[in-house]
Amino acid sequence: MSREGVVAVALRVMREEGLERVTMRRLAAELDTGPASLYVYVRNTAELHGAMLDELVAELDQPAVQQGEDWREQLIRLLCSCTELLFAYPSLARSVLVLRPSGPHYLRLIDTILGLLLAGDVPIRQAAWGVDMLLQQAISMAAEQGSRDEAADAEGEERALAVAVIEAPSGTYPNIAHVRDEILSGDHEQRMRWCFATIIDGLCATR
Amino acid sequence: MSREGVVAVALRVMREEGLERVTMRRLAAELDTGPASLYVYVRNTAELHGAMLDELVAELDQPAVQQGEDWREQLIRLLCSCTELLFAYPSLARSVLVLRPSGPHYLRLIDTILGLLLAGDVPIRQAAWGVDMLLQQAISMAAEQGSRDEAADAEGEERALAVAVIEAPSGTYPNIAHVRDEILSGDHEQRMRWCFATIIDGLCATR
DNA sequence: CGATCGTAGCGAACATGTTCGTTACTGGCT
DNA sequence: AGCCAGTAACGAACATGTTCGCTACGATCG
Repeated sequence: MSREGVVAVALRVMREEGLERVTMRRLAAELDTGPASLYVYVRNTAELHGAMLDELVAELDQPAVQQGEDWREQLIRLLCSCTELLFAYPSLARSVLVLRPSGPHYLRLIDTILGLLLAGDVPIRQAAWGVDMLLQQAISMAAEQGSRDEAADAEGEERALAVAVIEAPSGTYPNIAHVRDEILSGDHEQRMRWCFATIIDGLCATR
Repeated sequence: MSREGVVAVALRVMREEGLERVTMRRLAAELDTGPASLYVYVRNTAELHGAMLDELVAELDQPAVQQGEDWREQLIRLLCSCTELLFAYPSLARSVLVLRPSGPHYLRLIDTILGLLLAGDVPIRQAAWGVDMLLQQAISMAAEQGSRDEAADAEGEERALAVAVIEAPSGTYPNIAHVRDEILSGDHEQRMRWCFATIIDGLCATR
């Protein structure tokens, strides 16, 4: 019984039954103990989720920076694979969104992204500040897109914005009405790549 | 007793004692009833928070798009005021981060931002997709920065990343070590403006 | 060798979000 | 008038996260 053990059980339960079933009591039962015992290894649920993410990120293969290849394409590929990794567990993405993960594998990810940006001659400060934006964007996209096809009970919740946008009267919200067709266009693959590319463009732009 | 009434009480309690105190039971007690009664007007806590945000956004003054003025500066100012509005209630920002707000005032905000982007000749699709990024960024910055000086109990939680970054051994994470000084530099005012400017640059970039 | 202290471990408890089943009431339909 | 359907309202209940206080034990120090 250790922190690693708790996280491992948590991951297993999540893979089998979803994050919703990963409760302290459930984990405790799985480990033949009471809920309070888990707090020795994990400060709270948020930290547990962070640890779970870190373990997931570990499975991500991060190819070493290839000097010859196009760094932009490499970076976008990496970010896309992050997002897709979280697509399978949208509720974990939502949970991690309000976190600032700091596990070793997550740090490795940050380091790799930084390396790619620096390889692209992005100025140091812009690179440093940009990593956060890129990762936040990746997690955020997983949280949004993934929850779309998740549990049927939440279908009307986040889609409320989409509905509101579609029904927005052109008198009150002229601009929304004007872009109505564009705002919901594109599949997530396209939007994902576009979002990352946009931020990277912004980071490269010499203002 | 109505939805507006519930939201009003919730806002008052939040202003006086913080969002943590805004519990269903507390609101119910404030309205001399039981917790279950609130669910007639509000689907769940998330929706309540969304409604609270919408009310806050209503207080934001959104100047009509001034054709003559610099649209970029106007847009950045607007986004900054959004972020600062949420600075006072970081936990609300965190809660809203996983939401897709869709209240009337929030739609108005979206419409205004869209107007500014279109006024800047940003292509329609880029504008439509960009609004989300900008608002997500605004809320996210409030959630992160604001929680820094919030309740003292959470001090070590989100700062864990900062600590990890500072202590990152340069052997394992060379790039992090390389940008260490830059990654924590700048006050939130600077970073805020920089983030928005970066995204806008990306939206303008003709790729 | 003995005392002390920090920590694992745990049972019970508390506050919270949410749901269920039930009651009262009000509007409209026959 | 009589009936019905939808809704406000609510009390009780359940599952959850988290904390408190207690026990046991092992290491560390006098």
